[in-house]
Amino acid sequence: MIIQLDMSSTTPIYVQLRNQIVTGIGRGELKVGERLPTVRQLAIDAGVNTMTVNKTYQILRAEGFIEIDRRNGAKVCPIQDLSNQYREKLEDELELISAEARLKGLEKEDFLKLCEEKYGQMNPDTQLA
Amino acid sequence: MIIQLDMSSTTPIYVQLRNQIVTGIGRGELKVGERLPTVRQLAIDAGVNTMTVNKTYQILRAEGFIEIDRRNGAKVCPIQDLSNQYREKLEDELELISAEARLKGLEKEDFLKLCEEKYGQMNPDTQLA
Amino acid sequence: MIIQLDMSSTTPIYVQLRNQIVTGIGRGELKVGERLPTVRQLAIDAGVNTMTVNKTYQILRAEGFIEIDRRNGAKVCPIQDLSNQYREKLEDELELISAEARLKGLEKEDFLKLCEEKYGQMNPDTQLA
Amino acid sequence: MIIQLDMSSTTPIYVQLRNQIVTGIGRGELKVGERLPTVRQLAIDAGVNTMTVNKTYQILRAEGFIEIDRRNGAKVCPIQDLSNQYREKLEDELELISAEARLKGLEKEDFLKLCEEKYGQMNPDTQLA
DNA sequence: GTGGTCTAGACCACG
DNA sequence: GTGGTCTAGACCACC
Repeated sequence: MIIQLDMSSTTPIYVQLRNQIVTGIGRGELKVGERLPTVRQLAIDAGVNTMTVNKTYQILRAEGFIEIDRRNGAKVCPIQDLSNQYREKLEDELELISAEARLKGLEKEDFLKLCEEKYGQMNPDTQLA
Repeated sequence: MIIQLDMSSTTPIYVQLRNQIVTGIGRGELKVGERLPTVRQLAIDAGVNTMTVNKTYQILRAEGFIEIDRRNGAKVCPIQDLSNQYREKLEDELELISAEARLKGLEKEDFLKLCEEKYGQMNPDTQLA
Repeated sequence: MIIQLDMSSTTPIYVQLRNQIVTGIGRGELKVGERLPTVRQLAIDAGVNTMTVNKTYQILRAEGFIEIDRRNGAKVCPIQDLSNQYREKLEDELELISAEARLKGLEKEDFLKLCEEKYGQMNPDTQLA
Repeated sequence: MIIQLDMSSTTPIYVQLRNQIVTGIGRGELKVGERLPTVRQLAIDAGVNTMTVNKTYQILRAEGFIEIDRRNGAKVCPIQDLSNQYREKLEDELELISAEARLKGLEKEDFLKLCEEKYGQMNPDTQLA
């Protein structure tokens, strides 16, 4: 998995890291049960502070995407059950994105085609919990 | 249009404001050509500083969602042409959202149904440029 | 002479008006000695307040581009002698424009070609004082 | 780099700041990759509010003249590619300036000499992107 | 009356 | 320590 950070972005580095790891898992570049690099290693590879990576891992853990074991480091979790909290967040995001797409002139069928295309890039074989 | 702000969120108020106005326009609660509240009025209604509202309006203007006329205040713009820059942003967002949905156990069919439902809530009669 | 105003521009209307009239005189669309429309007429044509047009005319008069006679209205002045004040303003503007052009990757010869082209569009027969 | 502000000018301070920094970069007083003063420091030096400087930096960033890195503050960007938007802005400015120059009695030859002189003061060794 | 600008000072997020 | 955000209140430019 290659990490690409934009240091001059307004998006905080730990969020960029978190997003790329989530996308990587979704795509299947990181498989369920696979170990993530250690905080220190990823910090070196990505050229950032260990505190930043640590913050990213803590967030991923809180979100249920990874498990952290003091002895074995971090590893990818299986697919979780849909939580109400997540569902609400997703709906809010989709509503905003839909509004923007509509106002930017993207027709419904083109929008849905894009949604399907993007979801289709995800790994269908990701292991269940 | 009712504005609902979360003062304890890490999302800046001016972004929350921006998002709610975009959603409002998308839904058709604010029609094309309709005037937005004055900076001062919205500041009072939302309980925030005028500069915060001003920043929101400037962003909406830069994004092409509203026009600001020195004489009459701000009003909603017609639908714009799809820009490459926006398209890229949309694709990035959908990729991340898809990954999250996949990992949270949302099946493709359900995801697409939700996308369609959300886009369907947008106003289909929004005037074109 | 056709006046094109952008009401949603950040440039004040009276400045837009002033700039377009100066450009019009430069190009020869308005000849030396020719009468400008009355304040009232231009206000109607351009769809703006008479105060705005009045302000524009006062500025043009102060800059020496037009003369205002209470009985005959405003008319275009002949070419003026170079003032130090104007010279300084021009140099400042050109310095800034040159810096921007340089940093935007415009080569010296292309920049000068553009300068020549633009000056070349001006009317060479404009009457002297 | 010395900043010279005219507090009684109608040109907003943040624009004056922006213009002087652009000119400074063009002249080579600020080199590509060099760090700009921190927002706070420049605010103190120039005797203005930090928000004013912040606004200036945000504009310079949006225009592509500088990059802002959360870790290291702001630094000068390499030369960018010519955009159509900038090209149009430049042409408009040059047309107006040419008209003024013509009407103020500046002959073509003298005008072009001045353009060349000003562009010539820019740093020819500015690094490319 | 409208938006645009600015200040002084505060607090927070980030790394 | 850096930039980002926000406030409360003021003044100005514009129309």
